[in-house]
Amino acid sequence: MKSTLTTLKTRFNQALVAAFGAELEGTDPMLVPASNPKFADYQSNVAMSLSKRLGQNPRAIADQIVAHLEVADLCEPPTVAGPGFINLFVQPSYLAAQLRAMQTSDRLGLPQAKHPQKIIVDFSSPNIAKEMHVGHLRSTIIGDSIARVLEFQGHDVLRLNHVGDWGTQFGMLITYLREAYPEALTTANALALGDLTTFYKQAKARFDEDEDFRERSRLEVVALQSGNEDTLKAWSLLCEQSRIAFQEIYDLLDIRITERGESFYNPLLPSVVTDLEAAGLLVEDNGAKVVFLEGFTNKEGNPLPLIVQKSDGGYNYATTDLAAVRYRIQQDHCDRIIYVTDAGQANHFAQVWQVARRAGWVPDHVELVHVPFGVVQGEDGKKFKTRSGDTVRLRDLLDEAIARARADLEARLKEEGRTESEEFIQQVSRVVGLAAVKYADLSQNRTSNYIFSYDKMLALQGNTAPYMLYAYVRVQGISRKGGIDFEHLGADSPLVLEDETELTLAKSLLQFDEILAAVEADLFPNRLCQYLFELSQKFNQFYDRCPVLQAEEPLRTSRLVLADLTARTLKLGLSLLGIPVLERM
RNA sequence: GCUCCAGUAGCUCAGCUGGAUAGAGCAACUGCCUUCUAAGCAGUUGGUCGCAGGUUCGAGUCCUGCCUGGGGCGCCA
Repeated sequence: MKSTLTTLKTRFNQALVAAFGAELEGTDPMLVPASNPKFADYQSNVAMSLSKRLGQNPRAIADQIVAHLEVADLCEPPTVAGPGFINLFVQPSYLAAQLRAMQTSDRLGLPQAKHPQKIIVDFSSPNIAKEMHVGHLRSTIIGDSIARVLEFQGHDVLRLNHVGDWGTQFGMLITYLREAYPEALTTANALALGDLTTFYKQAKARFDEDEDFRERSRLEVVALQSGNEDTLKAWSLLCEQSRIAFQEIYDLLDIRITERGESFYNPLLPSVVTDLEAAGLLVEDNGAKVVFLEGFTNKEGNPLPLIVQKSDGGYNYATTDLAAVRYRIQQDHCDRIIYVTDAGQANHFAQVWQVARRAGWVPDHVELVHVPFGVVQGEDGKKFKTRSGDTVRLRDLLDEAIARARADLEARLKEEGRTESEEFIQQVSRVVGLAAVKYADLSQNRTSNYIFSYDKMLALQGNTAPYMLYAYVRVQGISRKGGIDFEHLGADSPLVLEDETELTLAKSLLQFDEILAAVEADLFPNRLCQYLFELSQKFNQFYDRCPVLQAEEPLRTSRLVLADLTARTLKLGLSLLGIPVLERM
């Protein structure tokens, strides 16, 4: 199924060449959905932009384009308005044909990527021996959604969990493990750390209070780096415990991710340094091996170094990230590497990538993308914390959302005199609660900070997950009431688009492809949210104005098709946000 | 000191390569359930787009300076 926008762009290009000659070949027709539906469905702003180049006034240019524009099969006759806007309304018959194509397609007529890429989405990335907390929420949810969109578009996506499973803190943790759980290293499956946060805090407390403990910790770091078997075993026990805890969260959120932690790159670190040296980039500075950066200065105004090997011979996260970039390009053969991390790491990535580029590791076709996001704040605008000032555990946050969704649901059931099974209540609370958390996060432009509010995300009205889930439920309600089998709706029955709300809904349904293309390119899931919210609004307007089951044929079947397409679009769109739908709620 | 991001309605936020009277949601107020779940729909009220210049036929959007908030800045990740 061909996108309307794509078709129109082609026609505009032909008209531009026909009107002004071959030198306008390839000119962007500046075709966008109209700023106001009263004016048009689509508008082209190209006439204004060509004014200077062609030395004519924009209205005259617009008139000439329109004279050469062949769109009679899709649109009403184009009109020129204002300073030179070319306005297009699509025809109901065209809409009907497109909807039909959508109806009979198993992916709603949405195109796959013409050139599928190998793409890594690096997201979530918690630290071993620490619990996932609110700081991991956005990366996990946004990264998953981006991966889902790219997968749906047909790209080969590798979801990578770059967990923090290496570093000096393991000396402390392993030392504490030996001290507090000595049996863990000798007895199989003897370890059950339970609360990892507590374990970490206790280890830290011991480290801070005891000089002898600190010394043993330092020795453990050396033992770990030199591959001491016993120490590695302790390390892997800690990793395994953490994995179990992480997996519970990922299961709850329905997120798939492949672990490839920092330790994976350990064997590659020495060659990072030697390669940089061979490339002539490496400089020794105060005993450390560094690459001086271009465009980054320190407090004195001198070039800032990127340290790739510390003066004690150890490596740091810049080295690991360099090794990762190189590996992902050379071994994974990636075309696009997407890092979903907080905005605070923007400098770090800019620095690492600069060095990788200067080392010649990044071919021109490879795109390195940082997908930054703002911090999660409480309703007071400060960093989101528990009442006692602790970091909010992700598990607690999700449980709280589910509990609140349940309280809402139970209050409603009581109010409406409904009785539902415990299983139903659990299922709905869980889906609504988690959907609310995900949607609230995804629906904001990720670059700004995010004020976390249970009350707002779980609100039963407005731009929230429950609103959209409810729109979907309404369609399923129609199908239940009328005993409708959406799979076998009369494909021969004509689509009738007469009511304003039917037309508006139809147009909205056909714009899904444009939104997906935008998200694929710009990696802003909030645009998908915005679209789904508007689609839901348009459906609710349609639902309010147009009776479906009571309508006469062929209107009845036509409206059923519209309802079904809306539901399928919502289901697919929400699934790309990592949100499942409900049949009833 | 340098640097990155943000500043749009009372609150939370959209605003896509600059384009027509700046949009939602919440909150407030008014209507609409004998009809597919009213978790809905229709409507009213509400904005010097941080400030000041500049570029442009046209600026919330681009440039410069300033103010405010948040982050980052050599051996943590």
